[in-house]
Parts: sequence; structure tokens; C-alpha cells
Amino acid sequence: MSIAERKNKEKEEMTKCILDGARSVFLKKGYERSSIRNIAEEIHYSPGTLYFYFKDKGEIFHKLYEEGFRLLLKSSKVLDNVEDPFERLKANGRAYIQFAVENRDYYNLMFLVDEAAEYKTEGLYLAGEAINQIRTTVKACQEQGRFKDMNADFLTFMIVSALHGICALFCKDRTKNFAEHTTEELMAQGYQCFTLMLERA
Amino acid sequence: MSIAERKNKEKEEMTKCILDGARSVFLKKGYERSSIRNIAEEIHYSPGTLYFYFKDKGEIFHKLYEEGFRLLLKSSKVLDNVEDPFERLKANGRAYIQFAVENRDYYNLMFLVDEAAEYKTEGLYLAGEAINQIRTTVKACQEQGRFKDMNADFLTFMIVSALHGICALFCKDRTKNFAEHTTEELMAQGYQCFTLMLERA
DNA sequence: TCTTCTTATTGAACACTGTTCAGTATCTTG
DNA sequence: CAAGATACTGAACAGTGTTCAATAAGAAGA
Repeated sequence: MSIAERKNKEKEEMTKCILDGARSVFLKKGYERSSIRNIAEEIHYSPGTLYFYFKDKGEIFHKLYEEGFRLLLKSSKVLDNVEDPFERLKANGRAYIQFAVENRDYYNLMFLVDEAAEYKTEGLYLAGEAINQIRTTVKACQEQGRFKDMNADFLTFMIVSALHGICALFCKDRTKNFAEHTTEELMAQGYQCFTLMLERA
Repeated sequence: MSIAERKNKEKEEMTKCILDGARSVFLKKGYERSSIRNIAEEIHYSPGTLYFYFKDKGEIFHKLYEEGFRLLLKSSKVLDNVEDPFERLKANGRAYIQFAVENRDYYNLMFLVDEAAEYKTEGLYLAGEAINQIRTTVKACQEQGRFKDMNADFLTFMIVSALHGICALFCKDRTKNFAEHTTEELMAQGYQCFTLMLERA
């Protein structure tokens, strides 16, 4: 089945080509302003062609959404070699914020676009992975005597919320009301406040 | 100038009429899915008419965005009679979350739609008001000996981030990864975790 | 009152959007 | 070489935000 194999490969390459184009357009213009025609033009194909490989616009961007989660997971996987769980927890948060700053468009797509929540496939699983990693670390901290009288699930949700809040305000440009400080300073120092609180909890 | 006055009044009434229609459509369908034609149809006018009263779609929704902030401010103004600053801070957060739950569409518009950030008029000022209220309370807490070695600005940003994170995850349906708990439980208990941490900070 | 002038409203038009689909060209199989 | 599958096109549809000439209605001045 050599030629069937080749066909498969070609199909894969084409979907990859479309995704490359989509990523390029999306990172240039943002999700809302990226159109199927823009992507088609980018890769020199007709708009209709994209529908041969993807169900709709949402599916295309859902693949990038997954890609974003894989990137996020990768950036926090590095922290596995941090022995102390509390140090790991703190580093995880820093890595999370750093990811949002360096991949603002991905972050928007992953958490701030409605579309993405509708597809409950691999993306949701990957998001769960990222959360589980934090939950596991939280529990490890508890075994060391931290967060004694706190429910791990709720605390994890709380930590994720705080991190997400910082990043969401950043991504949607809602940091102007703290004008005396730069956005970078706010995020870094705000997070430090948070870790200080975790330290004492 | 009685007739000029009447003209002015009519103009005001018309803009109000458009905003009422816009609010109604928007609360029914959400921002992204609300069109100028939808609004025009709702109030039985031609689409072109709306452009006689508003510059563009963004300006229409920016008015609702401001409306949202006035609602939010009102709901937290009630807390002025809470004497103890720390109790007031906690209540402020609860009110904030409650506002998001009860006015999910407003919240989306206020914090999660790109459009809104582009207009730096009254909306930004109102947002600043809401933040200042928290900052003031934080400082009052510090005068009572709390949050001793923490910068009020950064701590305020942190608190706002945590609250916003909880609400943003809720508004964008990103709570499915904590499946064992209902969204309401997560938000309430997650916030309680947070206040517990503040208590000890 | 009649005419000018301003103001308010319309709906067609423009350039865009996501999506579908009949048609076509290319490549594979019998 | 004919038949069939596969990939691709571009026109078409219904929708979007926005503009603008035409028009109707109301106020001002003669």
C-alpha cells in the first residue's frame, strides 16, 4: 500500500501546511481578525480547499489551541526536576506567566476565545493535564505540612484562577489602571505577593 | 430655546432607545453574535439610522460596557457601611464574584472583549474607581496591621487578578477540568481559600 | 403661507465574512 | 485506455459593519 501511504502523507502535509498558514495569519492579526480567505491566500490555495481538510474555522483554530497547550505543558515539564514541591509550585506559576507573556496570542486562543471551549477533544485533556500537574504539586506540598486545613481541589482552582487572572488582564490590556507601574512589574510583583501569601498559608 | 431643548431630548431618547435594543439583543445573543441589523430590527429602525447616533458598533457596546461598570460600582458601594476594613475587603470580593455570576454577559463585555479596551473614556475611569475602592480598603487593612511587608499596589493587583481569574474562568466555561465540583462550589470555595490566605498574610 | 435650510431616516450598495457545492482537472485503479 | 476516486476551484449564498445619495419631515425666515 505504498501509494495509499503516500496519499496519507500528502494529506497530513497539507493539513500541516494549512495550520502553518493559519498560525502565521493568526499570530499576525489575532483570531477574530483572521479569516479563512486570509489563510487560503497565505498558502496560495482556494478558500474551499480548507474545508476539504477541516470541518470549519473553529476546527482549524482548535488545533492551534491544542498546540498552545502542548507548548504550555512542555514549558512546565521542565520543572519536574525541581525537588522541593513548594519551589516547584512557585516555579510552575512563574513559567505559566512567562508562557502567557511570550505567547500572548496562543494564550488568548486557549483561554479567552469562546470557540475553543466548544470542542471537547484533546484540548480539554491537555488543559486537564496542566491543572493536574499543579494539583499534584499542591498535594505534595500538603504532605510536607503546608496548606494543612485546605482542600487541594479548591486551592488548586484558586491558584489557577490567580495565575489566569494575571495573564488575562495582561492579554486583554486591562493593566492601565495601575499606571504607576509597568505591566511587567505588576505581573512579576503581583505574583510575588501571591507566593508570599502561599508561603504563609 | 424650547424647541432646541426638545430636539436634544429626542436625540437622547433615541440613543437610549438604541442602547435598550442593543442591551436586549446583546444579553440574548452575546457580543460576537449581535449585529447592527439585529439591533435595528429590535427597535424597528433601519441599520443606517444607528450610525446617526453612534460612530460604530464598538461605541454602542462601549456604552453598555460603562453601564456594566456603573452596576459593578453600585453593587460594591453598598459595602461602605461595613466598618472593619478586612471584612469589607472580603465582602467586596464576594460582591465582585456575585456580580460576574449574575451579569455574565456584562462581565464578558467589560473584561473579555477586545473592543472595550480601545475606548479610553469614562469606562476606564469607572474601572479605576472599582480598583481604587479595593486599594483603599487594602491600605486600611494595612493600618490595622495586616499585609505588613507588602506593597499596596501590587497586593491590590494580586487581589483583582485572583477575583478576575475566578470570574474569567467562569465566563469562558473553563471550569470543566474540576469536574467533581459544581462551578458555583468551585468559585465560592476557591474564593474562601483565597480569603483564608489573606487572613494569614 | 410659502420657501429655504436643517435634521432625521431610509435602503441600496460596498467590501468583507464563513460555508457550500457543482464543476473540473488530476491521479489511481481495473 | 476507460472508469472511478480524489483534490481543488471559484462562484454563489447569506450574513457582517459601514457609507451615502436620496428623501421625508420639521423649523426658520420672508
